[in-house]
Amino acid sequence: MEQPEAESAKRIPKAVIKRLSLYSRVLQNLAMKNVTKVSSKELSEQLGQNPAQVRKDLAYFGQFGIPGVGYYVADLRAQIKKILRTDREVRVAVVGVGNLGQALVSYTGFSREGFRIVGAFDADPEKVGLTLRDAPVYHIDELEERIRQLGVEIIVLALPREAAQIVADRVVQSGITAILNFVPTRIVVPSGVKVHYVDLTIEMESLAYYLKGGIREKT
Amino acid sequence: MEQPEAESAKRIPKAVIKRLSLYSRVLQNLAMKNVTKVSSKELSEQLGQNPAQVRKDLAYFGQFGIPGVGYYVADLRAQIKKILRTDREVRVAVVGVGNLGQALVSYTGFSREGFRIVGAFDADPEKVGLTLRDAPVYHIDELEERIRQLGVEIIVLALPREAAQIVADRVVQSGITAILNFVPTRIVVPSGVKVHYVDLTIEMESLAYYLKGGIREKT
DNA sequence: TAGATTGTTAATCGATTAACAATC
DNA sequence: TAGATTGTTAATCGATTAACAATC
Repeated sequence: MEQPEAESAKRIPKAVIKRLSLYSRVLQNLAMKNVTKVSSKELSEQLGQNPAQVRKDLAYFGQFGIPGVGYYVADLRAQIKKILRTDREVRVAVVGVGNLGQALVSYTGFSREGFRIVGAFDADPEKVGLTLRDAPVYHIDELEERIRQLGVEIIVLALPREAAQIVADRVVQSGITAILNFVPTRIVVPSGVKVHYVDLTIEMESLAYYLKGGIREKT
Repeated sequence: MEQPEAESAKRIPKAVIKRLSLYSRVLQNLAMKNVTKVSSKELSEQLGQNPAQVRKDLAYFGQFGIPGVGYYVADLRAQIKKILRTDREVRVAVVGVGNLGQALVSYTGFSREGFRIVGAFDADPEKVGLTLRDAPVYHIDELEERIRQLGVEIIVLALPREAAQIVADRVVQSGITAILNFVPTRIVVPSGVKVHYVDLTIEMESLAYYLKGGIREKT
């Protein structure tokens, strides 16, 4: 069941990639405050992490710092963006224009980081033809065609559970290799295709577990 | 910076709790198919995991299976729900009624698992007074008061970055011990308060990294 | 009983942290 | 130069997997 990493991803743990993205955000904040240099210690403090981890994470990709000095904020951020391949516009489409899908199309956090939602898809004729924040809603029948035409690279799934696997198959057929899945079901994809799961129910339910203490005190 | 676990949470890894929630979902699906018994092997296959892990996860909390037989689906699910404290209605409120906040208030996945969104908060007078899927939108000034009145246990944050820490402080002051944070910033809370981060931008950005292979082939 | 599967201990694997020589 | 901080190797820690006696 293990999904072997794409050849290019090789031996780098997923957690490292996520932290890289986190570093990038912190560096952006520092840049806005006109901070030009930062040490791994300072960077790690902002994130509640270990300075060695910051250095080790970066070491996977090269040498970006200067011993005795630290890292140049703007430079390091540019390098990380390049590694993450977000030093350019990345084209995204959302499948499923329910509450969640609509919110994702309109989510400003994505555009702020250089992602561009170029379209959305739905089966509901009432929704087809709408424009959500610059993104036209196409009929799901046009999925393959539009993905190619619009140069979509990442697909966001926000549709009913029953449709998830069928749509995933079609999307993969169209050449998509990266899927952000908000549907609370496992989807099966060929190796080489990367799926990130965002499972809202599980996040919520696992929080409930930690209520224990608090609640018990009340009773 | 480490947030020490609440005493009751003790030594159980967060990953175990999340998997428990996953098991619960699979068991629900099995129950709907009228399956009454399941082995750790079958359960693990549904999730692409190791059967030993399923047994070990459950062993943190007791003995739920019968050697030579497996687990009774309905019984195990009930037990897990009890452990997770979702064998009852859990009251939730959302702070921030933008696109994302609205979508979260309306998200059917939450109610399906027994979470009840009892209210929402916003600073925008245009939004105050609305009712989103049974949930009234209150003014943010009423936050403390309403949390107590409505018996809110979990707070979902979906507001602008600048307001996140201030609202988190107020929410904690009101006795909340569990926060689901969609705002892309770290928030600082006293130990004993649990925060789960759902960082959409990081999920998206880390996906972009894996485009490498796919894209490179095209060029 | 024989076969199957649990609960649990031991072995393995991987990720995080500490330590330090290299170097600005 | 002396002080600081990197990049990297070694040590530690924790989580996953394998193995197997206990038991239905």
